Amino acid sequence: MSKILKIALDVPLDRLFDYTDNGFSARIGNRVVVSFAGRNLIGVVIDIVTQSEFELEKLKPVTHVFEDVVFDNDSFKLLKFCADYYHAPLGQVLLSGLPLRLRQTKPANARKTFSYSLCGAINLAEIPARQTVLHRIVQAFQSSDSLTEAELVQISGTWRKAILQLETKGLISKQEIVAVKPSLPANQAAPQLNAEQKAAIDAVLAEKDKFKPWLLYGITGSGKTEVYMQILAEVLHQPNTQALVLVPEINLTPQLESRFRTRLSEFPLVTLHSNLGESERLHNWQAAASGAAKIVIGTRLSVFTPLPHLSIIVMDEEHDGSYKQQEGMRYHARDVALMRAKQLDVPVVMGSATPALETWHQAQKGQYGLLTLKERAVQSAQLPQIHCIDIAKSPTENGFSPLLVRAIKTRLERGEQSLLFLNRRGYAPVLHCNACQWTSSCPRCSARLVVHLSQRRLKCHHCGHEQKIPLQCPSCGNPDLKPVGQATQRLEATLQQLFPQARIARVDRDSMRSKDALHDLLRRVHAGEVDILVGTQMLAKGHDFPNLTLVGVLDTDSALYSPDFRAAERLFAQLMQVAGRAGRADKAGEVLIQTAFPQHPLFAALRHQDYASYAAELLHERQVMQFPPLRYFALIKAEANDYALVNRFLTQVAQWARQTGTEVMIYDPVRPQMERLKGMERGQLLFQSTSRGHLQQLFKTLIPQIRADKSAAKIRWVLDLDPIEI
DNA sequence: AGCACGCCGACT
DNA sequence: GTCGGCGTGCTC
Repeated sequence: MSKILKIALDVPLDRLFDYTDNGFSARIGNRVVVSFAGRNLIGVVIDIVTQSEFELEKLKPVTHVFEDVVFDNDSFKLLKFCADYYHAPLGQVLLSGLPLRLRQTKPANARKTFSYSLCGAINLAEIPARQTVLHRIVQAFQSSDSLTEAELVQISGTWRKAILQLETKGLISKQEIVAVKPSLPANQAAPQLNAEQKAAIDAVLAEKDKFKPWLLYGITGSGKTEVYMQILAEVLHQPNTQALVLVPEINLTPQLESRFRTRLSEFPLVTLHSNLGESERLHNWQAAASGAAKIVIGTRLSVFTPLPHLSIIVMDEEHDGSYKQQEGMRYHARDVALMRAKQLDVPVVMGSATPALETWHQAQKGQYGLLTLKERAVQSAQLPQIHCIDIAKSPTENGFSPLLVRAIKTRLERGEQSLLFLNRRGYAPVLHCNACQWTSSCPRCSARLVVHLSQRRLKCHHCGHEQKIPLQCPSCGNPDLKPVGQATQRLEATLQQLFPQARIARVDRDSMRSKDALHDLLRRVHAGEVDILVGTQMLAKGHDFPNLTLVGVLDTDSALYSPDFRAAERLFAQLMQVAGRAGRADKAGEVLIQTAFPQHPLFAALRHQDYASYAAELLHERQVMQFPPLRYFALIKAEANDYALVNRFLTQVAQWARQTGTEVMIYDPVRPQMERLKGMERGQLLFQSTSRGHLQQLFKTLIPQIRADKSAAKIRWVLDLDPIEI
C-alpha cells in the first residue's frame, strides 16, 4: 500500500504538505522533488504516515526521492526548536541550512577528490627528460607516500595527464579523500602554558562530558587559541567525537585555521564559510555530516551543520556582531550553540576579551563557568599605554591633533609603524554648499551621500546609489561645493602631505576589493614596507604587527551619544581590539584617542584596560533602563512605500498584542534611526519582557494572526527576537 | 515566495 | 479583436 509522505518545503507557509510515495522507498530525512503550485521544488521528508487529512485523489505523487539523509534526529530537533523559537516556517529553516547543491532539484554530486600513491617500482631515469611534469611528480613520490590533488597542483597545473599515464600502466592507486587532512607540516610543539591557561584547560576537561557553558575571558594575546586547541586535542582523542569551532568572519579564519591544522594535524578538519565554492561547501558539509571530519571550523550558519559525534563547541570572539543573522530567520549563533550543547549535554567554550554583556552577566551570576586569562602569554609583551587627547585643548586640523601628528613623527624617526583608525570609508562623509546649506543626500535612504574623490562620485553606503559629483550646487547653482569631514581616503591624503617620505597604506572595503589585496598588504606590513596604516575596523581584527607601536583613534565620539543602547558596549570592544594591535612584540605600544569627552567613563575603563568595571557600570545602566540582558526585547519591523500604511499595520499589531492580555510591555510604533532605506519607509514596534517565555507565548498567537491577515500582505515585515540594535 | 487566474487599457 | 498590466488567492 502506498504511504503518505509529510514534506517540508522552502516556502513561507508554516505547515507540511502531503504527497504519495509513488513507489519510492523513502526514509525520514530524505530529500524529495515534488511538483508544488506549478513548479518543481526540493523538499525534505519529515514523517511517513498512512493517513492524510486530504482526500487521497488530491495528493500528488513525489517526482523523485534522493537516497541521502540530510539531517539526523539531533540536528532535526535543533532546527525544529529554532523554527519554533524564532517563529519561522519549519521548511525554510530546514532547507536554508543545506548547501545550495542539496537545495536544487538535480542530483548533487560533490566533486570527489583523490589522493594518489605509487604502488609499483619506477625508475626515474627511464622517464624521458622532456616529460618534465611526470618527472617532477615521480620525484615528489620519492619523498611522500601519497599526494593529494592540491599538492599535485603545486607541482604542475597539468598533473592530470601525467597521473593518467601512470594510472594506465597500473603504477598508481588512488583513494578518495573524505575529509581533508592537513597538508601543512605536522605537529608544531605546544608552547609552555602559564598557570592560568593550565587552570582553564583543566577546568573544562574536568567537566567535558556534560552541558556547561564556559566564558574564557582573556585579553588579546593571552593565548585563548592555545587553550581551545589543547582542550580539543584531549576531547578528540576519544573515538566518536567531533568539535565545532565557530568564528565570526572569514577574515579571521585563515590564521585560526592554519594554527589548528598544524597543531591538531592528526584530526581531519574542514571549514564552512561564505568564501567556499559550492562544490567545496558540499564536500565539507558531507564530511561533517558523515562524521569523517573531526573538527569543523565555521561561521554562524555552520552552527546548524549535522555532526553525529559532536562533543564540544568552541565559539571564538563570542561578542562579535556577525554571529547574529540579520535576515530571514534572525537567529543568534551564540544562543543556538548554547541550545545545541544543552540538547547534546556537551560543553561550550566562549572566548572573548570583551564579552557580550549577556554572557558576562551569566558568568557573574555563576550560570556560566568563568575562566580568566590576565597575563599575556608572551611574557615579554607589554600592555599598551592608552591616553586620550582632549581635542578642546589640542584642536584637530584636517582630522589630526598636533599631539597625534608629533607621535606619528616620532615613530617615523624610530622606524616604527603607526596605525590610524577611523571607522568611515570614502573621502568625506558629505558634500556641502556654503551658500545655501545644501548637503548631498541619498534619494532612496535617509542618509548622506559620501564623497569618493578618486572616482569623482557620491555614494550611498546603505543602498549602493551612486552619482557623479555635481559641478555646482543642485539647489542654488553655487559652483563652490566643499567636502566636509574626514574619512579614510582624506586622512591618507593629509598624511601624505604631512609626511611626504612616509609609505602609507589604506585598508578599507574600497582599497581591499580584490581577493588577495588584504593578504598582500599584511605581507608588506610585516616586511616593513609600510610606515603608516590608515583604515577602518577591517584593521582591528586579529592581525599581529610586531613593529607597530602607535595606534591613533581619530573620531569615535558619535558612538558616545548614539541612541542605540548597545553603542557604548560595541565601541569599548572595538577600541580594546584596536588597542591590542599596539605593542604586541617586546616593544611598548601607545594608544592615543582623540575625543571631546576625555572624562567619559568609557575612556577611564579603557585606560586601565578594565573591562570588568565598565561592564558592571553598563549592567547597572541596563538595569535602570530595563534593557537587555536584564530584560528581553523583540521587534517587529515593517516597511512599505508609504509610512501611513506601516503605521496603520504596526498599530493594528500592537492592538492585537494588547488584546491577548499579555504581561509583555508593548510600546507604540516608532521610526528607526534610518527612517527610509532603499526607497522604503520603515517603522518598528518594540516588545519588552522579564521573561523569554512570555514573549514566546505572545508570538505563538500573534505571528499566525499577522500571517493570516490580508492587509499584512502589502507590508514587508519581520520579527527580530533578541535584536542587537533597536 | 511564486505562479496561475482574472478582469480592464492601448496596440498589430 | 488580443497582448499584457499587476491585484488576489492558493499551493498537498
